Amino acid sequence: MRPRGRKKELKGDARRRELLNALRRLLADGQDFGELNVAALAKAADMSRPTFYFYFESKYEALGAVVAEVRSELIEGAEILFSGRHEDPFAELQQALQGVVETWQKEAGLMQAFAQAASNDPGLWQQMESFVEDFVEPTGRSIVAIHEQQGRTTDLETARQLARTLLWGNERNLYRAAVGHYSPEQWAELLQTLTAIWAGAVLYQPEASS
Amino acid sequence: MRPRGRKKELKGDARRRELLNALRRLLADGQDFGELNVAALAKAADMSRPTFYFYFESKYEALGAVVAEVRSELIEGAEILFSGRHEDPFAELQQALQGVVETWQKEAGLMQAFAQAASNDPGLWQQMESFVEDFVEPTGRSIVAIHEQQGRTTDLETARQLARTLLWGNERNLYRAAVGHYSPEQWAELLQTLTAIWAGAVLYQPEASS
DNA sequence: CTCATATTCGACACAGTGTTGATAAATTAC
DNA sequence: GTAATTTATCAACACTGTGTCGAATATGAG
Repeated sequence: MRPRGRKKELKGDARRRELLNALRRLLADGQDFGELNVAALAKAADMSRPTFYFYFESKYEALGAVVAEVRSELIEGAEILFSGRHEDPFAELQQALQGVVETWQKEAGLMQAFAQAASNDPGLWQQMESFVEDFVEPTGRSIVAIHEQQGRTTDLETARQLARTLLWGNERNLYRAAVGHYSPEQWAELLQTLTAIWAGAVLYQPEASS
Repeated sequence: MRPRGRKKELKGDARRRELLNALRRLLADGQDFGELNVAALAKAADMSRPTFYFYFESKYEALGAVVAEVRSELIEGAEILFSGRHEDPFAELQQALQGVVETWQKEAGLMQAFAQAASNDPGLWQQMESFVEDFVEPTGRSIVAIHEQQGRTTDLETARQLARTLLWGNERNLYRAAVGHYSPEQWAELLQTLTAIWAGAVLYQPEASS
């Protein structure tokens, strides 16, 4: 009665993909995730509504799957730029932030949907937390390293906390930019402001007390 | 056929209050706004569901009305502290941020609901934008004033943009704190980190270039 | 070809929204 | 005070969207 082995790729994997692609496409086209319902999503992938539920629990799970797909790609973008030898920390900071800003600019629909839906679905919120947390560790290390180069000593946990707070601050501002359909100039301006904030927090602090 | 004038206060104003109070109470008790439906809200105020619709368009409008009520109180808390003569800017900054953090701590349920619901309802999002914008102007002015005291010149629009970005960063971090049911120690830690970020952005910047 | 498993979808039950229209309660005019 | 008028209430309805069930169909291994 054991299930007999399966060799060839199931058709279902392809159908699942179609669903994810359809969702990505809809979001890229500016579809608001809150207004998107399962019927429309299923239709966009040429299937009936119940069939959607064969593949996913809910539209939130589907969105989570899309985000998981692009996750690595997004993280690499910023992480690499942060692992230099910190000869010119300001320039590196700006480069790293530019990477993040460009990602949001390019994937505005997806990122906006993710951030928006995360406040409605506990699973997605958790995913967002862990997504940000992926950046916290390397960023925290970089902060410690930069401070060492400046002759200061910073505790890694403190650096992590600073990184976390800055990263969530980024998130909200980038979300606003996406929602507000920023022009390229406005995106650039935001990048500049974020860079100033990060630089102030990471590079220009006086000696720690207490 | 013109409506004849009305002198005495309508009963309706009182009923409306009851609804707002009920909503505030529910949120203070930790009720999740997303899970709250109109039936439950109406019941909490001892009326039927259709009666709720006599007073409000939707639960979002009701939440907006609650927020509008506390708005002035919230803004004063931080604004006053920001209008000093900037003899000790760091201390003022910390005081102002402490005020904001305490507000969120005290009204965590309401603030969390507001931030969460704002991503679902365009009207509330607009209200949130304008809420933050109320802080942008005085904060921007303070930044300019502080910089003057430091012998630097900063353009007001640049200062506003910096203030806006920092404020939205606050918002997201405070929201996270509310969602995560931070302990008093964690709130204090967050306050410290936010203060470091604001200080770095406002007080410790090198001369502007560009 | 046969059969177990994978996939599809019509039809259903349910939860929540927002409106309507008939009624009751409060307020005002005289 | 009471008739006229406006304000407030809610049962009942129509509608939108969710999630499930079960019967029918497709697929691939042997």
